[in-house]
Amino acid sequence: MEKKISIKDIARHLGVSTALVSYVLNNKSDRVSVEMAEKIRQAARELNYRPNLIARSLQSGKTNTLGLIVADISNPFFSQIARIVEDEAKQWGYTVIFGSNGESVEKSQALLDTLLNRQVDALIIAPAEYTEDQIKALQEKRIPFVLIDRYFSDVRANCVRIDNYKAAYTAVEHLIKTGGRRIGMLAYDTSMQHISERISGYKDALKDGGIVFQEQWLIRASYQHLEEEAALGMQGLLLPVPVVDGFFFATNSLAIQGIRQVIQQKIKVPDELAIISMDEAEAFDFFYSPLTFVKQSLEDIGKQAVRLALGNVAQQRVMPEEVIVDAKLVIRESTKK
Amino acid sequence: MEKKISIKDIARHLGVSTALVSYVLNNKSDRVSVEMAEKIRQAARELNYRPNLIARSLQSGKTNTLGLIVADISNPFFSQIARIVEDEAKQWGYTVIFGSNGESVEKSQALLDTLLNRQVDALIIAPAEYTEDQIKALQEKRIPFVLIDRYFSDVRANCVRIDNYKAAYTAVEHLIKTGGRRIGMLAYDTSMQHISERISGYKDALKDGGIVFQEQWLIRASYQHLEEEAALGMQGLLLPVPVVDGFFFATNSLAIQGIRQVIQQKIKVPDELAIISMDEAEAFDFFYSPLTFVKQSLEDIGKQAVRLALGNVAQQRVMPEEVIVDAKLVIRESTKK
DNA sequence: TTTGCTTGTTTAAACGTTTAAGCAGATCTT
DNA sequence: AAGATCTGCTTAAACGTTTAAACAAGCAAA
Repeated sequence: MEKKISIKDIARHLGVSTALVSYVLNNKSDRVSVEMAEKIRQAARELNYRPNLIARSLQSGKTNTLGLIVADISNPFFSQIARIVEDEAKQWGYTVIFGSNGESVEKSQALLDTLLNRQVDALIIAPAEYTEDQIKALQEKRIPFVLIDRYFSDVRANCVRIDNYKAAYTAVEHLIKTGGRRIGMLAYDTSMQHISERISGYKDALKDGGIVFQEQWLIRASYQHLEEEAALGMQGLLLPVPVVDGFFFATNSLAIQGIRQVIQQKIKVPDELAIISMDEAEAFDFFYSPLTFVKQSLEDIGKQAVRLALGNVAQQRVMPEEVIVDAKLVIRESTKK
Repeated sequence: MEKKISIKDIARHLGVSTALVSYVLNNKSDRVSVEMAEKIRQAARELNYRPNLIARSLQSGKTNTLGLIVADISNPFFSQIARIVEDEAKQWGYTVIFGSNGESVEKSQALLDTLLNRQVDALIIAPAEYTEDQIKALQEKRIPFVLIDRYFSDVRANCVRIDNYKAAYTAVEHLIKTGGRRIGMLAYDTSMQHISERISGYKDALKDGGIVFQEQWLIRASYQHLEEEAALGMQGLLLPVPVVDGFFFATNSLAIQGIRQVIQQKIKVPDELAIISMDEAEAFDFFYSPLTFVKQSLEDIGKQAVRLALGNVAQQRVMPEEVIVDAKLVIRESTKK
C-alpha cells in the first residue's frame, strides 16, 4: 500500500502548521484568512488527502462505528435487518461492523470482546441463549446497546421486539377459527424468552379455543441440529398419518425445515394440514399453497434499533426503553378453510 | 460509557513504565523478571484491561480489518458469502466491515471512501456496473483487494469467480437435451461481464444445439426496477400462451421474480416450460417442481477471497491471481423430460 | 580494577488527529 | 498614546499504543 497523505504532509507542503490545516478542513475556525483556507483546501484536493479516521477516533474517543451481533448473518431474517441497520446507520454517519454468534455463548463473548476492543460506540444485539451475563456486563460498563428480536426477563435493557405472546396467540387463534382442532407447533429447543412466549401464546390460544393441549403436539429442535431434529419431529407427527390438522412454526427457519417434510410426505395443505409461520421467507411464496405468516416489520426493527443505540450514545439515557413493533397476520392459502 | 482501563493505568497502579506493561502483555521481551511479569498480568486481569485496538492500529498502521462490499447484504447469495468471509477472516485474526453498494456508482464510491478512511487492510468486492475506475484507483493506490462474482475485462485483478460462459452453456445445453426448442432467458439489463458471458453461453448453446436465437426470447430487467420489469418481460413471453418451452434465469434473484409470474400464470413446469436458474435459493425447493440450478460453491468463493486478500496484505504480490471455482448443474424436477 | 556482557527497567518518540492556549501584529477605542 | 480587541497563525499536549534506544546495576572475565 502506498504512503497515505496526512495533514502533516499538507502542512509541510504549504509551510504552515498542522493545526491550521485541521481547522480549515474541519471548518472549526472563523479566524483563518480566506486565501489561506483556499490554499489549504486546494492542496488537500491536489494531494488527494483522506482523513485517517483511526487517528481521529483515538483523539475523539468515538469511532462512529456500530457493532451488530446476530445469530447468523446468512439467515435472511438477520441479513435483512443488517441491510436496514446499515442504511440507517449511514444516515447518522455511522459504519457497521457485524458478527455472527452462531448461537454459542463462547462465540458471542469472543465477538463482543472483539467489537469492544475495536471501540464500537454502540451495539445492536440479537442475543444468544445464556448470554444474560454478557449483557449485564455491558450494562455495568455503561456501553450503549440495544437488544433486538430476543431479550431476557431479568435484564432491563433497551429492546426492540414484537409482542411474541400476542403474535403467536393470534396465529394459533386463526388456525382454530379456520377449523383446526389438533394444532402442532415446532419450536427451537431453547429457554429464550421470545420462544417461550410464543409457546405460551400457542398454548393459551388452544385453551381459549377449547382445545386441550397434547404434549406430543409440541416438537422442538436445537439450533445446532436443526435439520435432523426438525425432520424427525415432523415425521413423528405426520406419519403414518397426520396427528395434527394445523401447524404453527415458531420462526421462518423452522418453517423452512418443517415444510420440507410436509412436501416430502405429500401432505395436502391446507386440507390435511393448515400452516402458519412466524416471519417471512421468499420460499413461502413458492410453496403451492402460499403460507399464511406473521409479518414483523424488519424496517421498524432496524430503524428503531439504530435510533435507540445512537440516541443512547448522544445523551446518557437512564431509563431503558422498550419498543414493541407491529406484527400482523398475513392470511393466504395455507390456512383457507 | 465508563472510562476504559489503559496500559497507563496499569503502569501507574504498579509504579512501572507503560513500556514494561506493553512488553509483558505482548510477550515481546524475554528480559522481564518473572515476578514483575506475573504482577503485571495479574493487575491487567484485576483491572479488566482491554487493549485499545484503535490505538494499536494507529501505531502499527494495520487495522486487522477486512472490508466487504457487495450489491446488497440482504441478498442471500451475498449474505451467505458474508458469513463465510466472516468465519474465515476470524481464523486470520481479522474482523469484517461490510457495506452494500446498491448497484450504484455513487454509493459504491462513498462506501469505498468510508472503508478506506477507516484504514481497512484489504477489500473484498463484488463490484457494481461502471465502477472500473474505482477499482483501477485501488490498484494505483496499491490497496490489496479481491473481486468476487463480478469482474471487468479490462482490469487485471485478483478475482474469485466461476466460468460464467461455461455454466450458462451447460445449463442451456441441458434444456435442449431435455427437449427444449424455444429457450428464453431473463438477464439483468447490465453491461457487466458476468452477465454478458452468461448470455454468450446461452446463445452459443442454442447455436450448437441447432436452434436459431430469437431476439424476443432474451428479456432484461434493471436492478432498480427488477420486480416490475421482470414481471412485464415474463408476461410478454408467457401470455397469452408461452412462446418458449424452456427458460434460463441468469441469477437466483431474477429467477425468484420470474417464477412469480410462472406461478401466477399457472404455467406447468416442466411440461409447458422447463426451467433452470443460476445459483441456489431456498425457494427453489418449495416450488412444486423443484428447480434445476447451477450451484456455485459459496464456501470456496468466500474462503479463496479471504485467502487472496490477506495473502496480498502479507506479501506484496505482483501478479494478480484469478481463481475459478467450481460450478455444477444440479438436476431436479423442473427440467425432467 | 577496569572492561564488557547480561538483566531488568525506563525514556522518548512515533502513529495522525484535534484543540485549548499563546503570541504577534494590526486596528479600534478613548 | 496607551490600552483593549481583533485577526491570523503557531505551539504543544493529548488520545493509547509500540518499540528502538538508553541506562543502571550486577556479574564475569581479563
